[in-house]
Amino acid sequence: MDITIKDVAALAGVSTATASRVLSGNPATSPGARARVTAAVTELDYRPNAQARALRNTRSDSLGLLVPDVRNPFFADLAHTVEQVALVGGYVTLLGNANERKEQQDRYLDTLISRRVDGIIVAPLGDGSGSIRSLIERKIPTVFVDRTVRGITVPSVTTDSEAGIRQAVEHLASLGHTRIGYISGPQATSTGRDRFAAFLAAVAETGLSQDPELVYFGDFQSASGSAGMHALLELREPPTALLAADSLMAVGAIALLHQRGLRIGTDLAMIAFDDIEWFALLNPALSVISHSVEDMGRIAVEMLLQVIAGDSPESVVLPSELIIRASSSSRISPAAVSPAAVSPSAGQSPTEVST
Amino acid sequence: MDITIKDVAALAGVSTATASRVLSGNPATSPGARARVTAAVTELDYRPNAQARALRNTRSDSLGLLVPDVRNPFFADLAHTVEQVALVGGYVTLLGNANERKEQQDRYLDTLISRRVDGIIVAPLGDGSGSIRSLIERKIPTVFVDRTVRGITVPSVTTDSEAGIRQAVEHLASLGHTRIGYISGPQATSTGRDRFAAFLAAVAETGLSQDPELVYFGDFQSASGSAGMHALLELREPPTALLAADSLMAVGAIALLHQRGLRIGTDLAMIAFDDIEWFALLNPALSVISHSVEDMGRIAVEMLLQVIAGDSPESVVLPSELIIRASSSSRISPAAVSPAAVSPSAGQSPTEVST
DNA sequence: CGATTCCATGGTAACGATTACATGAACACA
DNA sequence: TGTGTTCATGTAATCGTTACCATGGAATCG
Repeated sequence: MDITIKDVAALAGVSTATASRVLSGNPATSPGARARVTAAVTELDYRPNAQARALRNTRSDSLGLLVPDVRNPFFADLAHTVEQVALVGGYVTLLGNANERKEQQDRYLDTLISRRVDGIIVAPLGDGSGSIRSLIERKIPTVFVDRTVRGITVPSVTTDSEAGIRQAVEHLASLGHTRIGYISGPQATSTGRDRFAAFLAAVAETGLSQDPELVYFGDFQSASGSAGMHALLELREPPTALLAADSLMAVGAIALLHQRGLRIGTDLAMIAFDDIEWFALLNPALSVISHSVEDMGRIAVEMLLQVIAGDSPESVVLPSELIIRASSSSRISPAAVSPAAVSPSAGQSPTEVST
Repeated sequence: MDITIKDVAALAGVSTATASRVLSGNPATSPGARARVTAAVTELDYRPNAQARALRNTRSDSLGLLVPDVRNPFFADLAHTVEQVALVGGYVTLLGNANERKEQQDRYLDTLISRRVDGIIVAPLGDGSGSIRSLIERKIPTVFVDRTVRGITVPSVTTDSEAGIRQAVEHLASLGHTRIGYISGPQATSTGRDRFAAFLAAVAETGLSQDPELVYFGDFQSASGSAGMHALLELREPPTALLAADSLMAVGAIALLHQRGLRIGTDLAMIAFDDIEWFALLNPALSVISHSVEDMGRIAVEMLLQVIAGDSPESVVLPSELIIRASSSSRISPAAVSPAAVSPSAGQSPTEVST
């Protein structure tokens, strides 16, 4: 059925050893043999069996990438970058999707371990229990991206959320906002915790309201953004500005505002973490805290290759910065979020266009 | 270094054969052996080497999925669905990204063939040359999704673009539009061709302008949407409505309209192919031609499993339908797109918010 | 009680590729 | 001519797992 190196060797009239040598570029081969083997290879359209090769060698020339959610544009971009950089380095990328669920993360990690990938890049979720620990104990080259895990020290590439969040809070304060709502990521993830801590610190330093009711804990997915926005609007004193800890929750929040007939930028200032291409296309364009997903992906692969080579690279922390757009560019208007505007009587189709 | 079945067998005091039998659930094992082996497995945290297993068996329990662009939300969703459905069926998904480039598609196909995946789901690009042909000749179970390739007959799951596009054209015609611009996908892809053909047919039937200048040929990526929008606006008689053949080109077109200070729905009616969650969040919300990516992904996996099992499933064509939102809900206003509005004097920051 | 069946188990040969080692031819030099 | 060196090539072991076959002990039956 499958064409093996034996077939190639037979057709070329040499032994499998010689065929193998020609294929691997071993110099101990005669020009004649080289010619006949390469001819046989093209003639038969031979492709070496990667399984067998990986069994004999210890390497499989493949990397694993485990992301929490491929549908999150940030991780889709990350997957794209990682995959492209890895390809240049001669590695294939096996992409796994944890779906923000610990059990699926474990299942995929097991699979990746089973397939003996040469290294794994993972944006981990949960604590260090389960398969994450196996990974470390087996000394499988591992690099964390975007997130880290408490108590587990492996090289990582993360974002310094602190700077961007501070800029965002200060910016909102300078516009006159004193009550900033915050839709947080889950505290089971390092990004969720770090960004929340940065928010609390910035709010305290700037002297804004530290009302705990202004914080809603979501799960980084769209629906929780809607739920959070809903909860914040229901407060007796709703916030006049909103900070969302990731793009998907921002999308959810925006969807709810649309339903309610509230206008971003006018009724509620808004800033989201993660810069997504089309956030600039919203009307008004969305202010964001931006960090480079390309740098993150590229550095993660480079670091992993170093770990595979036996080095112990230092962890890298990338900067984040505020990009101000129309969604947070006008000064606060006192009547912006009035109880009236929040009433359920708001129409179904608020995006009516008039001339 | 690595823990093998020999270590497990030694610790359990049985032969590797017995250990293997216990692991594979072979009934010819004594309760005692079963107990000791499973104990040893957990004790050593043993994970079978998938390479060796795949070498011995013919199957690798993995599928390949090759998409043209992971950053395209449609294909990100597809990857997510395929991966989840495959996981339930006991398969891991190796995701490859052709980056809309034939050479990368070939490279990834070679890799997937080399790794002896049990089957491949591919949204192909280009003609049937290169590695696509190898795939067929080697009788590797293959299913096409979203796109097909001329002259190559493998089971496929595609969308009947025709119905949705006809609805869109008729809808625009009913609003009074006679000149509809069309930003087409590349004619090297089946979706590009089919949708274009459907557009031409619908326009002809409805008696609208068949001016060839109203058609711009893009490449399914964002930048070409901007270029196409630019070209169409520069016409002496610009269109009053626009149909974009995929979501990314729609994004590009919207970005250009923003730059120009033109308003969607008012200055130009717009409909895009592919329903993306946040298209509904644009202001005004974008009308779309929707087709189910979940159905497509699920059916593709189911079909591939049938092919692997030796069956020859019939190809499936999924329906598409128009979803009308604000971007195409108002009747045409004759002065909508005047040469003046297209002048380059339009400001930089059109999304200014005023109270 | 002897013969037959059953069943758990162990030994061993593959799967396809790589590589250390052995072999043998060709050539050079004394 | 004999010895040593170089170089291409073949032989065979090996990676970790599974499947076929043989074995031997227990159980069953006439």
